[in-house]
Amino acid sequence: MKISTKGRYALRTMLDLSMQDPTELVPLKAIAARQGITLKYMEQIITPLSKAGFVSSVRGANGGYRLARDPASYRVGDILRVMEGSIAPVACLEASAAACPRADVCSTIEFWKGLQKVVDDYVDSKTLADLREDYIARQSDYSI
Amino acid sequence: MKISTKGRYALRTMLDLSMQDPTELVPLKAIAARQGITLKYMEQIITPLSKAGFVSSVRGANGGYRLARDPASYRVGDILRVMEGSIAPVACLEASAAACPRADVCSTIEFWKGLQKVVDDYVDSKTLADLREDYIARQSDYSI
DNA sequence: TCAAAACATACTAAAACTATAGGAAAGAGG
DNA sequence: CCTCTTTCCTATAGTTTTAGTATGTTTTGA
Repeated sequence: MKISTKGRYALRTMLDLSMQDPTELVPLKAIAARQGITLKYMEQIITPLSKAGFVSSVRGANGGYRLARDPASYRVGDILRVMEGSIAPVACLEASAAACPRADVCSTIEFWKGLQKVVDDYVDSKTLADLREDYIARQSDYSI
Repeated sequence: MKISTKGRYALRTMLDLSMQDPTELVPLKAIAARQGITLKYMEQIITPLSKAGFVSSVRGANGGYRLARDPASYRVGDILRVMEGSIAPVACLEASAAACPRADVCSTIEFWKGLQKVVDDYVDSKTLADLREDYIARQSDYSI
């Protein structure tokens, strides 16, 4: 019942980008340094985010990444789903899953559907802007 | 973000037991047959449940297992925690986890704490008796 | 004494996870 | 044109987890 490092790092990456000037390109090297993740691994994290259109990229010298949209328009759930493939708690609830032959007699399917719903509702209720505000508020508390 | 087969099978096992006469001993072989799981794997499922005191066992011929308490007294969350070790969505929130050195500067910890809470609240709000009733109601619907 | 059943421990094949490695392509600046 | 930076692409590899199998030992009722 764990979120993988890909999902966790991707969220930190997106949040890092949301802290930067949205008009400037941020090289991956800078994010990697701030987040304490190797550049090579960061490249693997950002690739699905880029392919999903969550960040836009510019190649070459002075290139980098920036958020494609306003932070408030990203649901955390969508970021996690891009990285994790699915956040369903059991395989039979995945969109791609073949219909389970035991579905009619399965004693637990309704319980798992309920779990999936509370997870989905939570991760889709939070946006990148929400996390950004929470974080900024928390950081300023520390500096008092 | 998946529950392992151990967790899923354990829940089905407990639910299976809750359908039986609570005064009778149920041999594992019978549960295995009903649930479509091999006896040898079932033994691995029931061991942690037995060690946790969730089922009581009697050895030897005519032996078997039965629930140790009333179905309403089992929270599904407790069953899952016994099997999964922890259902925290990220390792740093586990009770056994060492304090993360990045905790003060971690931008996402509050988000993960919130996710853990909605999951815990859900799995602890459901009891074996709840699932049993839901299942019985659903089965009778099918037979109409 | 036999058969059924719990209990114990070891093993293993496959998959997933967590990276690392080596380069190719694009573009800015000199 | 050359070099440096940066994105982009693909492969590989060590470790851990998962999901089971296998082989027994111990207990107990009949």
